[in-house]
Amino acid sequence: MKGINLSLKYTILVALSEGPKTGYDVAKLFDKTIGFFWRARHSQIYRELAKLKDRQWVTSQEVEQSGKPNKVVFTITDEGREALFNWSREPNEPQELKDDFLIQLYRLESIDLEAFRENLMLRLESHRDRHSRYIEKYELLAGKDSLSDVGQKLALEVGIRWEREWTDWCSKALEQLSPDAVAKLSNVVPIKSEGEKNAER
Amino acid sequence: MKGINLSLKYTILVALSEGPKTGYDVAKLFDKTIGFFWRARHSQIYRELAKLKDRQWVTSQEVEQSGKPNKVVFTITDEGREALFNWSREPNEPQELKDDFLIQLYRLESIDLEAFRENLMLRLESHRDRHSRYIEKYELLAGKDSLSDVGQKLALEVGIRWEREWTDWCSKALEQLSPDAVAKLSNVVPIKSEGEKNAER
DNA sequence: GCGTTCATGTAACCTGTTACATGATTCT
DNA sequence: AGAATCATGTAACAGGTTACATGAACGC
Repeated sequence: MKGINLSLKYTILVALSEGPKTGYDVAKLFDKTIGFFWRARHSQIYRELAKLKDRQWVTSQEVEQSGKPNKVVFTITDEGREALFNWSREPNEPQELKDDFLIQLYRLESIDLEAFRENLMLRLESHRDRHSRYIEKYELLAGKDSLSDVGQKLALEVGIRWEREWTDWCSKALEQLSPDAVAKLSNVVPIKSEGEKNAER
Repeated sequence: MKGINLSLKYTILVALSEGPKTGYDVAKLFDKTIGFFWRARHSQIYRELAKLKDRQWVTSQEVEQSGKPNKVVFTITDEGREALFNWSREPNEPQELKDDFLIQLYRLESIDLEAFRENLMLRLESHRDRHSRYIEKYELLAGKDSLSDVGQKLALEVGIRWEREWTDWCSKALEQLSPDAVAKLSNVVPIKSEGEKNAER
């Protein structure tokens, strides 16, 4: 709790603020709506739920079931709600734009340009797919306008914009880094392995 | 090395592929160009450089200096270059859109809406600032067109698009979540702390 | 018979942050 | 006199991934 935000902790609390859930339910939620923005494995979720319980932000009750394994249902406490509320009052920092592409672009001379182009094509497809999945989700909320419906639509819009921009960008990058385009660039001495001294220009 | 990509390891190798550097130099690079996309503290960089040395992807030489502490210069090896090249051949997954806003939007009923609006205003300013910083950097590269110049411009463009979209989105969210707009939404019973039963509308 | 869904957990490991620790030189 | 820059590291902790481990019910 030293650092300000970043938190699976609060993400789980948000999920529980909707209603009591098992670790398994939370994991499923992460595979759906929330998971568009944040994924977590069940191993992490169970560990985190245990910590939330230590802090008394949630309570748990074991529920016996027939024909299925017993389950442990977690419920947010008043302290938990308060913690969640306080968290939302803190200023939040935008995320870093961490992407392997951006690092590779820093020195295209040192990487496999042909593979880079192939990866661009793969990513173009994947961003297109994600774009349509966001749009579909968005359309399911059409006409619904409770406060959290409006919120969820706004969240999905971030995803839609993000995927749209990546899609456009991938196309543009593919053009600019096509073999033809690259051949026309001004050449610079590539730093190769030792023993090669090539003075160019 | 089990998981496919994600890596400070390779980011440092990219930095060293440009030329030999000390840990301090790498840290400075992270505070400038590369740092637009990925930050790392010196503590992490030194630890990672030690690991790279263990793997023999880099070598180090201590350089004595007068008037300054001695420094340790790291140089990428042929194995290191090969590892970097192989990394660039692997398919890369897009990053998650992890942002506190997106989690809070999932259940606006459970958070402090007034604080949320204030945070939106802060973020609007910060995205505007970042946007202009990316543009400035971009303009510094005008006219330069070696392969990595083109690459760096493409990378900056991702940043420019990202910040532009966030800026637009924050303005839009501020409108949609203004007190007036929220008052017009269909009301849903907010889940409050126990003991409060408020039938509203 | 095989895969999926339900259901919960542990252990080892890697990544990333904060704080601690030191110390000389140069600029204001 | 005090701050910034150069320079390198360690330790503790938090966050996240992968793999291991178990086991019943249900549909194909």
